Amino acid sequence: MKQNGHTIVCDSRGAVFALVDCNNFFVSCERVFRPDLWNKPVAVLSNNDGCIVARSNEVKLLGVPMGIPLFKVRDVLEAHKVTLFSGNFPLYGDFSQRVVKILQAAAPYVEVYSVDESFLEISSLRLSDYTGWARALRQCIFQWTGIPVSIGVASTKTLAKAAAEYAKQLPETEGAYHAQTEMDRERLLKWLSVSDIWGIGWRTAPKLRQRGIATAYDLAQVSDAWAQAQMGIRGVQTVRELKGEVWFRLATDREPQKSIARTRSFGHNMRNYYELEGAIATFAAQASAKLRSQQELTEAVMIFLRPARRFEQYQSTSVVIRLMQPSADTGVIIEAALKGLQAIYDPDLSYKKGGVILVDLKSAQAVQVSLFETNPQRLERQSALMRSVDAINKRFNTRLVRHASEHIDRNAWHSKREQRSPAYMTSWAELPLVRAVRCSTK
DNA sequence: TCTGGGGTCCTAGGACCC
DNA sequence: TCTGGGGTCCTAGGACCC
Repeated sequence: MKQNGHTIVCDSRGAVFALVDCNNFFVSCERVFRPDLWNKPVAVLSNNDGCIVARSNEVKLLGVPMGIPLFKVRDVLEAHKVTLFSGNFPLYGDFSQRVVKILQAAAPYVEVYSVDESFLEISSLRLSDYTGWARALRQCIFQWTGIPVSIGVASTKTLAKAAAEYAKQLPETEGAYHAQTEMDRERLLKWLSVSDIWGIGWRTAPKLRQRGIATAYDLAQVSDAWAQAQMGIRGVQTVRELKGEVWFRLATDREPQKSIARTRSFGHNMRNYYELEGAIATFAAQASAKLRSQQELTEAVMIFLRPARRFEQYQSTSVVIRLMQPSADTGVIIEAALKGLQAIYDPDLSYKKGGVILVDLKSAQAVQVSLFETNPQRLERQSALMRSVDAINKRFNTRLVRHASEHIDRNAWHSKREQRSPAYMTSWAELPLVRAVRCSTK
């Protein structure tokens, strides 16, 4: 069977997908160490304390939307005594790994889809009661990590996503829903509004509504041709998944990443070239370290700057600098990034945000040394130097060794993080020992 | 130099995800 | 909504080729 040149295999009738979704993930992580905040309103802020990235149910009920800038809802949050946390992302990463370990022990195939969601494929378990299995798994995850999850089970990934949402919203499901029969599937689709379908975003949803499509059930009725015209190839695939055909498979072995980005909103607007240079060099160095950690090289470095909103031209400008040959060397990448900075910097503007993106990544093993490189020893020395730098920085859990252009004084552009919780699990200095001792002597 | 059909590769921008 | 940050995929259009 063919569709727009993509060859599709349709032999997956027996597939059973489960989606495990951590509830209010960042909030739940914070609550593990603050049990006093159970049933209290809690929200977690983005890197710059700029906007809301996680809300407890209590905060959702206040009508505070996801992603809203903090200043717009500060009054509501204060009026209802909402506890705020600056995002403590290393902590959440640690919890995430613990949850994944449990899933890997429970299911034969696991795709880690994001920090708080995983898809499982469990048909080979040959279970008679998927709902019971999911409830037990849920119980286990909560006991071992303190994180509450919702689990949806169905015959496609898109339906499993919907089922997990259903389980999250309806208490009588006890956190797990299996869309088993044709009637279950229909109930699920009629319940799910079109904007909550996986793959339908804020742009497409209003368009569909205008054309009389309000629920996933409505969308499941449209023809391929109509879906193609309105939503493109991904839309066709989504519609077919809603009907129960498998189009999205489990991606178990992580494909290598195709780009690496390090970008930040600055603490204040920046006009000074020297300051910008420091920020861009730091981004470049961080991205390079990440690149090396996955044994990859980059062939091109993109940098971008976004002017403050008060300027007429406040859209980002960007430029891509190609390297002479693939590299993961911090010095080479910083040099390219600063060349890019020079090319787009405008002294009449001040900038709110900027970043470095390594595009066009290659596996380090697969890349051959350029024919024009006359001095392979020099390359080897450089790469040995990089290995030492990474080893030192890893050992001290910090970026102790840096390039001169990174400018040690980062205060100029550093993020605000005023409400950060302790690094409970990732820093010896902040382990909650005192609390533990107190508990044990009670 | 223009017309024309047909193809590839690259890039920028859009849409989506969490 | 644009005061987060980090990703992926698709598509239209331009450059270039025969």
